[in-house]
Amino acid sequence: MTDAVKLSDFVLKELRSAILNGELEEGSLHSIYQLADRFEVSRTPVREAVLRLADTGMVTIEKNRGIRVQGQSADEIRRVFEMRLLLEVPASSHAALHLSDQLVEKLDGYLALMSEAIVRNDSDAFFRSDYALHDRILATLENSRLNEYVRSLRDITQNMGVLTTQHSRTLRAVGLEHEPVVNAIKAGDAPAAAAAMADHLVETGSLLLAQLGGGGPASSGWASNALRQLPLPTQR
Amino acid sequence: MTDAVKLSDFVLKELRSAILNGELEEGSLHSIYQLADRFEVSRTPVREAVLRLADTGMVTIEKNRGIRVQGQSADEIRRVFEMRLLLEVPASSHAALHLSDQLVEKLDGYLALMSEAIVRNDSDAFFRSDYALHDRILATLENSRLNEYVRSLRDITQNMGVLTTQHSRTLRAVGLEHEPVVNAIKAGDAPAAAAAMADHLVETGSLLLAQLGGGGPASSGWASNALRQLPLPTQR
DNA sequence: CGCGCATGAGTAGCATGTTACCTGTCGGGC
DNA sequence: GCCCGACAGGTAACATGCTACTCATGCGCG
Repeated sequence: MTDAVKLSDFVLKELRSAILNGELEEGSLHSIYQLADRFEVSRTPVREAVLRLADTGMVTIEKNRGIRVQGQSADEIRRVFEMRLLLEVPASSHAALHLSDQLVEKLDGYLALMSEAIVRNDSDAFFRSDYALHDRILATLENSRLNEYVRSLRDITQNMGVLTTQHSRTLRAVGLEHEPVVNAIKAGDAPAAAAAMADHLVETGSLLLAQLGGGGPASSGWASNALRQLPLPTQR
Repeated sequence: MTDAVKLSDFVLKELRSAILNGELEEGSLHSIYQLADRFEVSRTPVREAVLRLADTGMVTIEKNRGIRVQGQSADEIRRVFEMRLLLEVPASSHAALHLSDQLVEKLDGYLALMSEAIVRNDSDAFFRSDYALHDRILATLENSRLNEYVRSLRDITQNMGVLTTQHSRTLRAVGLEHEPVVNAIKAGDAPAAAAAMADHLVETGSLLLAQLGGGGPASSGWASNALRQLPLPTQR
């Protein structure tokens, strides 16, 4: 049964999906009671899930008032992608410096899966292989805490705009950005891997920001600049 | 009153202290009931605190068995300090590149407080200013998520060994490591700031690892090497 | 007609009851 | 003496009861 896992985990997942899908409108106020009814569980697991969501900043708890859904503000997206830059760019360098046949094989595999998904215009499969590719690169650092934290960062901005505007054009563009990353890693070129990953993340972040702001090119430019101002890591 | 804040937050803080102080022996098994008695609250806030601690990895929950206190393994310390390196080193670079009179003033202030604390051998005050100094450097990135996450990383390894073996010699050594960082930042020398911060973090991590392993020089050397293998960020 | 205050609905937080389940233990069969 | 299975204690997870608090509504008073 679905009840095999913990209810609070189930609710956590459902809640996050609901927020990202826009079912729970951004800025709206809800209560533990309502959400418990919605998911047909008692208030306890809902409360636990909400507390954990509050830790990640996706909602805020207003005492005796309710649960406020925190919309993806431009600033929040900047914060998330800044951290991803700080963590994933060095990870790419590290991957390039610690190659193994197995790693190359895996990366190529995910890249192939992404290509397939693009052809089929299967955004779901696309994001799964995208996810796996990033995860595998991070895994070369053999730091479970790092992997899990980046996972949580990805969850915050997951899909969001990109999934809703599933133009195959966008899918293709984002997908292509991964090739330079993998190629640089396979070549053992750490600086190139870092640069490629940085480009990819800045592009993705800018895309999200542009979609958020209504697509104004000015805001997109600002975002790109803000992200690029970071002291980007590179192998010394 | 102390009841002004949420009980679950209070319990979370107390639990973390108890674990770090060694009151709750590493590897030992406890139950929500016991802990609720210990803190004289009901099981609910204890459970919430335990769940949040489990998210950070300080404890693991064994269903129908109890709460296992996860001791600070060498690997966990490595993970934490790797992430701190990835985040705080670029932050130092950024601080050097975005100087302000106010920032310099603050950093000097914390440095002075640390010196005082060393003279008085007041490890508590020392760690407070240490904390504030790191926090201020990170704050230059104006990324609240980053600041909070590093805070949680610090909490995990907080003091631990260092506090227990409060040799003024150790205090002095650690304190002195901050001066090159601040000097490089004040000089606007980003690479130097990055290098100094990296040295500081590697030293601190190695110190913790050495104390953990019983002080064997071999393990300390391994730790230092493992941490130094990271692709350290530097301004490009 | 406008303003303040009582009031009631609704809420988070905390306490406590309930359930299913894991595990160590003890006693009987061999 | 040794193994195995029923049993009981203890537990996390979940459900529900309770309390203090917030705030919008509307009614009465000026």
